[in-house]
Amino acid sequence: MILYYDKTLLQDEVEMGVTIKDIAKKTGLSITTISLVLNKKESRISEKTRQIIENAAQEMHYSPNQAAVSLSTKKSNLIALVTPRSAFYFFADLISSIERACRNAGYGLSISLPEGDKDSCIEAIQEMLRRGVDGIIFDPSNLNNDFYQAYMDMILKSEASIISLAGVGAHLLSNSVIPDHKQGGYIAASHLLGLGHRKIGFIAGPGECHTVSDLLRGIEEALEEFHLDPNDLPALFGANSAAFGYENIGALLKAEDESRGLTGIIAGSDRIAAGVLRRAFESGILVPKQLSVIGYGNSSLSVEYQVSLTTVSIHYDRIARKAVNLIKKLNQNGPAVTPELVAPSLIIRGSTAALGVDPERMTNNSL
Amino acid sequence: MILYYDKTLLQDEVEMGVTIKDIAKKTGLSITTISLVLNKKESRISEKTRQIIENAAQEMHYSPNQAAVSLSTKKSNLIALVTPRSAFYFFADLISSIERACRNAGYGLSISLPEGDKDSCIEAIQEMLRRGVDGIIFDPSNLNNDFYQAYMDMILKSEASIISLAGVGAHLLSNSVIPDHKQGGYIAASHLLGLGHRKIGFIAGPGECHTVSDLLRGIEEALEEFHLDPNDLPALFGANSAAFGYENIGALLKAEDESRGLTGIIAGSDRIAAGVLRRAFESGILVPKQLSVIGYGNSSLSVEYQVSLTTVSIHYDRIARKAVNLIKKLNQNGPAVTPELVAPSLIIRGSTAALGVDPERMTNNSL
DNA sequence: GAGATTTGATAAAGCGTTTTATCATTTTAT
DNA sequence: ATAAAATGATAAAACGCTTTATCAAATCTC
Repeated sequence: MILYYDKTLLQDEVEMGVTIKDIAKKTGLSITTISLVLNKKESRISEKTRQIIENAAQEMHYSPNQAAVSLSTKKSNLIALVTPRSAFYFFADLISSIERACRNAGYGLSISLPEGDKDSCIEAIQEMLRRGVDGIIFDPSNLNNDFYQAYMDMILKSEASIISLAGVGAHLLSNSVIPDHKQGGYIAASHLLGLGHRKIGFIAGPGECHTVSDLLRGIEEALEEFHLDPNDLPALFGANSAAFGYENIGALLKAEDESRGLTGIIAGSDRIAAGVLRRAFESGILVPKQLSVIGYGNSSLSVEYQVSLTTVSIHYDRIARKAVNLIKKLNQNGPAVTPELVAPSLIIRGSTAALGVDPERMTNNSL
Repeated sequence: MILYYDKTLLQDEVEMGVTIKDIAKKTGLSITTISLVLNKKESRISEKTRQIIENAAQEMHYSPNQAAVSLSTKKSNLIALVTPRSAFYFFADLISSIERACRNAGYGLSISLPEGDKDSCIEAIQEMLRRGVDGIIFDPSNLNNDFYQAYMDMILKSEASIISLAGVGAHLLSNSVIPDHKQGGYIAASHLLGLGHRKIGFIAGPGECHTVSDLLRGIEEALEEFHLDPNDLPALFGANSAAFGYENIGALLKAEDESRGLTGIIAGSDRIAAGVLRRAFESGILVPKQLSVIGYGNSSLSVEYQVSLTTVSIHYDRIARKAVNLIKKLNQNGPAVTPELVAPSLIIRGSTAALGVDPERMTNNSL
């Protein structure tokens, strides 16, 4: 049995659009007074009228018309997140974090997922400005570096609070909250090196993305600390997807076959790591027994693969909080805040292990 | 070397808040005319002035203040998506689809991820109404059925275009676009049955969720068609997560040990399926050789697990398009549109196979 | 060529707030 | 008792746009 409800049945119950004016009429007071009370402005209003108004508002289910408020105050109480669609799945966690941060700070959240090209992103940001959002959180993470100029032009020309979740290229933007990817690379590599691995490979998204290049720099730094030659690092750049990892990790492993085999893989994202795990599984390579794999991002999916993934957390929750706070501050104090770097941290799970567990491999390695 | 940009450097280049009035001043025309032209209203405006205005607007980089437009027109050109946070990862695909549908239809998208309880959801919807969105797409999918009453009350009292992505419980809401989960269950079960499987298990999220109960009804229907007793279906209800699948699939398999083993598992979501795959992997059970697993949802992650997942697509893209269109229509023609059911379809990948591939298992089965 | 019609453009009101300046009315200080 | 200060509430302008009603001039109609 299906019950079919029709809105029109209750049409007369609809109570719509109660305005400040209606309250004024009902209470016999002026709209000024109503507004003052409802916004808790420090004004000399007697306790009695205050009560009257609050009660009336309650009863009448008043809720302010945001458009009017926005028009008047030039604040929308809305924050926009714009991030290329291609990054979306990777950043589902980011979005959830940002939504939560906005919610806690009293902001609404509007999102835009432009295609990954420069123009679409710029257009998306402008559309948000048009909508009058109070601030924009823009994540150019997986845009390549040539995006830089256009972005800078736009962001600098606008007086809006646009904050960036990346230092584009080698540049630190003034208003930004930046995950320290170099540090992330360093952490990942150090972890593997600390476990005794000496032959490590790197597989990641487009090499022109600063996220990837920062990661690489961090890895290289760690290698140097262990007196290894960064130039020997087998690295493969392509796309940020499980498919890319799946299809290409073989090449990486094979290319090294002639010397000694790789025992550790650093993936540029958890998704890529997922592909690597899958290929390893199909090829009969045991993780972490024969191969240690470390992901990047600590996406909530990283515990869902066949081996729970050791990875590096970017701390999206912190980033989100900081980003939202930054916007709040910018809108109060005016422009230009120094960029903030957020340090990532290592999350050890089941896809990495000390070198030497597997007897066969042991003989091949020096340590 | 780090370049550090400071907004204030270019502060004077900032061109802000060009209004219709500014254009009027510059062109010597009235704001009425400007508005008429810029909105392409059918009005008797000479081609000459039309050109003048359009050029001026272009030059001055005019873009309308949305708050003012909203206030005046009572349309915000914004659609809201509200879906419980708990459903978020599961529905990342939905969100992406809806964003695209909104974008294509000229709407912006605002999202709200309330906690999963009744009150938070209601509050979230009301907050969106307050914001004056043109329509709300609400996904109560994984809310349990007692949510029904409160939701109905609210939705019916409001004159807004709220559309629902689920028929709540056994009820079909008037304004809704509903994935046909019963059909989905039927498809999944039929697939396995068609492959020769006769001992099938079902593992899903909370049994009180209508998504789950619909799914179950579909499965039962398929079983009946194959002259199997639906009451024999081993089923396990819990949470919609990989962890739940991982931790509990063992019990499901073991419980059946004494008769003949299960050869097919229907998971209530791709995430649960992921957990099942992982446990199978760890237990040395080969998928699909020894066990066929079918997921639900066709999330974009379903190709990222160690075995690419056979699953049922809910066609979020279609649902999103229909939902957005519905809102558009509602805002033109007024209330009450009959609910639309969207049929899911089977996506065959690598986690299911015909029964009988594995010789050991074959002996255990009758077909 | 007078009245009717069409064409082109505008004035003004309205949307629902916020906010500043103003105005009474009390209260306090002297 | 009177000037000064504090208290309580308001009128009115502003925010930037849409839209209706109106007006003047040009074009038609017979």
